[in-house]
Amino acid sequence: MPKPARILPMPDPSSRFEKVNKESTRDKVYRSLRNAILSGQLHCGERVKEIPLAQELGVSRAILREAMQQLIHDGLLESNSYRGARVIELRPEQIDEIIEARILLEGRAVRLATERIQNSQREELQAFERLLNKEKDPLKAGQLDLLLHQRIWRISGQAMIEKLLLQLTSPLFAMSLLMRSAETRGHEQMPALPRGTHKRLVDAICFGTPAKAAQELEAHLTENWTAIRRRVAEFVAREEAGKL
Amino acid sequence: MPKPARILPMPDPSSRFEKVNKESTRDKVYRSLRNAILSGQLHCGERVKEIPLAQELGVSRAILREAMQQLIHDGLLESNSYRGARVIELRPEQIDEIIEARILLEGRAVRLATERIQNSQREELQAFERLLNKEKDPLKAGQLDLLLHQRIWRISGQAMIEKLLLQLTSPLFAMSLLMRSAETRGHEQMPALPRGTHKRLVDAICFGTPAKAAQELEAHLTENWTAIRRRVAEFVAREEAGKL
DNA sequence: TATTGTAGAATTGTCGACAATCTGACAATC
DNA sequence: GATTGTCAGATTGTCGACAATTCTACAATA
Repeated sequence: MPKPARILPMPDPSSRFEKVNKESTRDKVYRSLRNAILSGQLHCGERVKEIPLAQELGVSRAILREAMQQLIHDGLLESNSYRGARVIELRPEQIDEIIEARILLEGRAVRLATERIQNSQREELQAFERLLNKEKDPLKAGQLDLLLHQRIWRISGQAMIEKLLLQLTSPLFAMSLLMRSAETRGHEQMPALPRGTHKRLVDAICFGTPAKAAQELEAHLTENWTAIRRRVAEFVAREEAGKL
Repeated sequence: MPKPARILPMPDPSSRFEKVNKESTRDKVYRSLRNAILSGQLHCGERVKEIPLAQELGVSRAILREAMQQLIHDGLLESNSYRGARVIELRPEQIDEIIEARILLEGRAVRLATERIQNSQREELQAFERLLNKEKDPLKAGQLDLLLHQRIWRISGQAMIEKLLLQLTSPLFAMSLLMRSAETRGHEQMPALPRGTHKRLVDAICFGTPAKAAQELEAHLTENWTAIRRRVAEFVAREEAGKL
């Protein structure tokens, strides 16, 4: 593997020691900014100015720029020369595109995971699912959901698909959280994420067939994202109306 | 769309004017390095030192580092802190992983392309295919092949899938070219790329059904890459033997 | 009044220098 | 002789300053 870098550090059973990778300042800044976007603290369309941000983070602009470069590549920021960077604004059609690609890739991943899963991983997935089911805070639930999916990708053993999925979900996750934060800023209530599909997906991976698992995944993703997609569409429409 | 950036500039019929994006030094450096890797001038596993390279390119290290950051994200370079960056070395299993993901994504792309293709695009694809068929130089043929595929992705209208495929093919393309350049450095002849499948793929997209096109794509990719995969395996085995 | 030209401020692009870390060779120790 | 400590040389990580470009507001012009 060409260094499964920047993929979440999960225990690697093939070595008796954990890796001792000191995290560079750039990577810390990268994670910090990524979290800020994914938790809605840097909101949708917001301009990102280098000097104030570098000061706030306590690093030089050079480092910040390198981190921003990665975020641009992730698709979380967009920039024009001499005109600054902004947090992306997703349009509803893009959500469809992303979900479609995600169903393709993650469908393959869950099929493989169902074939390759070990007993210890079965227990881990189920424990995760129980944890997620008990979580009331929708923000934390969203983060747990992402982590659960990442475990599944890792179990599939396909590093390349894992990498692509990780990239694919960044903007999606941002969008879902932005919607939630928009809601708390004075719009009506966000419908709660449907939770039941998680258990069915995990059960299918642990004890079902690959085909069954892929089917559950598609149902799970479709159900989860239909609501958010509609919400985004309404949100965008309202914004447009406000401007005119 | 959040700026289809860094994707090859193709004409955009929705505007009467071409975009007037001045290319930043960073992007020039990025393209230059990318070409150097993809054409085998920076070869497999080679260490990339910042100071000499920056001098050779005539830019400062800060700029070079930002460009390298993107290449690391592309998966063409890998770096460890304070230990420098190297051009990636692919292992045969990775080629399988990449091809598998590519068949998933590009399969969807050609289905969509078959449904959405316009007459002018049909002519363009066929012209491209004829050009590719006449090209004798395997290096140029490889580049034309990549360009042809990129046109197809663009026709599919799925920006996200296009972006993922572009990323996916970088290391693949590098690998195929590295194999070719290794051959010219004293190994036996590389078997020529099979060409016939291109015409069948293009014809299927232009005049066939989505299912037929997807089937042709899978055949095309499998046929093209089986040879290269085997060659990589032999190459790696020889390297290992040489070290022991 | 609507359009165009023109400073100045604000912001990003670029650079060279210094600090932190790694590498490899050689000496010290057992 | 093999292992461990230590020191230079090389390379990367980080920073602050300067140059280039864009933006904003206001004046000039018709």
